Amino acid sequence: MEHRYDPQEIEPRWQQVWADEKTWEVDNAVLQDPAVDPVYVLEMLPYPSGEPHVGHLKNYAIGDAVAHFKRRQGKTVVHPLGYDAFGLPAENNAIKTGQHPRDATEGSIASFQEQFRRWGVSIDWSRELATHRPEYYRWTQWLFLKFFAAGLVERRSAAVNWDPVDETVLANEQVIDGRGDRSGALVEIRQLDQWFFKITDYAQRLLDDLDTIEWPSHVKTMQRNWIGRSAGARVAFRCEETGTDYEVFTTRPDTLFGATFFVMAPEHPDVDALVAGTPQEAEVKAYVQKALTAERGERGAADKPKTGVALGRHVINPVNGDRLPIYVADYVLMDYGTGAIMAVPGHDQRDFDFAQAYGLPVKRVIAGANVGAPDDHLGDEAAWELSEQALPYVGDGPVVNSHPDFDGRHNREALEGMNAWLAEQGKGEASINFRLRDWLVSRQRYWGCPIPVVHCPEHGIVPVPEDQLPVVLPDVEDYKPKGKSPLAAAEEWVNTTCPTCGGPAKRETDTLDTFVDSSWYFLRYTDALNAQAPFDPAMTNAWMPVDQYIGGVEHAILHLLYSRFFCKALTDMGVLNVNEPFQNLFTQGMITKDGAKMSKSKGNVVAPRAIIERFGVDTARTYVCFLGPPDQDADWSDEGVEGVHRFLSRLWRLSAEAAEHGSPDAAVGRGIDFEPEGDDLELIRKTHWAIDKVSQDLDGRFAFNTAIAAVMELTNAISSRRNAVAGGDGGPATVTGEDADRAWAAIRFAAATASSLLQPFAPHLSSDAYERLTGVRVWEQEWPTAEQRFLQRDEFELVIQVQGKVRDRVMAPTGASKDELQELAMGREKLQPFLEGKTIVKTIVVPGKLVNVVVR
RNA sequence: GCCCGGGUGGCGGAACGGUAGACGCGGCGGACUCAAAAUCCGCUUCCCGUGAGGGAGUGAGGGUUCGAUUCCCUCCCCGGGUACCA
Repeated sequence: MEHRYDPQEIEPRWQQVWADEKTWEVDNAVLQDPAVDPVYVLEMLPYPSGEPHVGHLKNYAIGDAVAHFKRRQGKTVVHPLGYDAFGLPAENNAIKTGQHPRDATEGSIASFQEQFRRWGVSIDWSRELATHRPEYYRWTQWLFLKFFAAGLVERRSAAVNWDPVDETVLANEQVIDGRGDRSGALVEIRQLDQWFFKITDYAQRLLDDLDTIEWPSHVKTMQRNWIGRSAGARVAFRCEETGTDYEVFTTRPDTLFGATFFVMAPEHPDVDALVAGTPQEAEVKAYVQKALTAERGERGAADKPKTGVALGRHVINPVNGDRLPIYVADYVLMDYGTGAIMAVPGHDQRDFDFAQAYGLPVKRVIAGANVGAPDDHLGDEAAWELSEQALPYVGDGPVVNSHPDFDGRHNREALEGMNAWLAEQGKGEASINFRLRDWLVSRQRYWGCPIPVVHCPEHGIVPVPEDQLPVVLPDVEDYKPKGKSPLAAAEEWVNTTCPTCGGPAKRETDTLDTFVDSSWYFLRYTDALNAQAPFDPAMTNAWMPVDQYIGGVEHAILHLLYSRFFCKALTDMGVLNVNEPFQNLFTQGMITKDGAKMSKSKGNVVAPRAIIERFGVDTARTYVCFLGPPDQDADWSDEGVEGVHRFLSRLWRLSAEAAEHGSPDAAVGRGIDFEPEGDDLELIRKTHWAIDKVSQDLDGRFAFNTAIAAVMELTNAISSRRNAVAGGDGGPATVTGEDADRAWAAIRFAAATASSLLQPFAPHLSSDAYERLTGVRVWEQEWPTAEQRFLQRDEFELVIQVQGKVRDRVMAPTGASKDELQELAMGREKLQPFLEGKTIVKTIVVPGKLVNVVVR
């Protein structure tokens, strides 16, 4: 009989079964059973735009493989999906075409849904959400109010990143190389009133708790660098002329005695006052003006020549009384430390560059490296050789020209004593500084979650009462931003009453950064239909943390950091009990085409829809998992897809044919009822080997490519046995009669197992082939277990080496002792030419592996 | 500059410190066919050799080891993150 693998028939048929029976839905009542410990598998919230691309395909192929594998191990798996639906692309489209962002977004969601269903991903659709719908964003607003009440929201004037093309403010995180991450425009600095979440309050905990989660180490490193904790000291320098103290932060208090000037950032609030009425005033103001309006990208470059202007004022170095001139210079940043620094040109490259440009003195306070002195001589003065290394010298060495308490000691050691000494003298104190900034969440855009506050002339900022939520995003005529949110034009909506006094008031017209929407969606899934609360602590306790989170490394910093912050803050407020949201993180690699990132402009986009129409989704899913290690980037190859499709076709055909040589029986999936011999035994062994290999590869290793390769090997073995019994290789069948019956039984078991092992990747093919062979549903079967007795062999190939080079191989009994193996090896004729005239120095024997003879 | 990854056949990639190149692609040869497609079988790291076989080989150079793709040091190249962060 003719067997043809027809995914276009098979796949929709099984998808219909899963949809009809709601196979992947999990009821909250089940999850509240204390005996159930749900496994929460989650892919990062997709932004719906057009159609899903191959990156999504890979994301869900990986996630679904994990979900299926866990289910087959008897776990209750929860696997929801939703849409990150607010955001700029839909709004930019609206500006261009006039189409309401809601319509465009809903259209994209419909297209995503259609594709995701066609992909056969095992999603619990009953929990689907979209962040732009009022039933979702009312809770985003509710959470905003909680943060507000907890003092974690602040509105303040800030120098912000202004994107002149999108006409909106950007978070630091959205500025890449001085350019807006979406528009690509050079970002300008402007002073505006903005809303912030005080994520910096959590800097230390966000850093510390990285140690409690299982994430790729490079992602943790990126977060650590972003948080940027520096230990140092704060030291106050008093202005000689005005008597004002100016604190600086330094990580190098050991170089305090080497300060020769003092620098303030152009944004420093006291700069104007310090020069008011002085001859320097005009020049300083001109410089500051220029620095503040300079585009961020220009200012940020480290290799840019240093510029600045002297204020004509001075500070006194508290540790030695030195009188230091104050400069304003744009290489000092206002938003790190205190916005003012002590400059130590002898031991800091930047200060040195500035000193050179302006003819300022350079003072050595650290001698050169301790040439000839080993590290364990730290503090042993006699060991120092005070080499005079060229300045600036940023390395370590003995302290010189400073203070009798420190001179001669190693600077790293002096550093420790310095903080205590400063505190003792009342001149400074130890201090920790973070690079992390507060999270700027307001956007002057339309398509986002309205910020639920009202501005009252009497009462200032008044939060909208909970029972008036959601503050519904109104429709507007014109989406184009004009320096303020398009919402400002919705007069009927903007003009409201103050919740406190009932008097006329105006609504806040900024909307929230979409990262706020996606910082808590994983909590909403636990109770997606709850109309009384964003989530139920009983459910978040049952689900959280996410056991396996899967997404692109591009979210390594922002989304993951914000979500962690949200959980910690909400836990502190008592509305949640989740310290870390994502226990295990897997970051998938990108799929490229012809070695380059896929993009419309390059014309190298691979559309999942086209692949699926041609080969079916099982091929597409299996292929993206087979391409290479899933955490690495991989290049798409059309020939490679065909190869995987050939493999799936082959397995399906073999299964269909084998099914006809017996009747469907669940027992077929479990083994055979006779003691196999010869080639049958080899096939059974290969089957158990594959079970063992695939199980190990899937168990937390994400070694999907080698798991699939193992099933390919098994399929090749099945095919070869099938040819022997059916004569498919051109010749006649070589196995007949009862031998053939046994061979077919072995083949049926092997084929059922191959299908079963492939189920996490190709669930439709697997379900179909497995049912033909066994009459039962593969997804309801336990994951197979390898039998030890088929994994062990009584013989192995002994490798015989001389000087570590392979010279011979021979079969040897598995249990042979070292002596027996050595004797066997030494007796081999092939070895003799390599031993002749040599003395055997020693022999290494690794039982079960090899013998290595070392000669001289 | 600093911090991470990564360099293995023609290509994607496999290899608890123990047979380098599993599996797939591509290529070559064969079977089936009037023919082609599909399918099936075999070969396929490079060099020397008709052959048996020998030699070289995991970015480069050192080291540790009986034995290194794997561990250590120095360097080169590619990718990512970050960058006047005091």
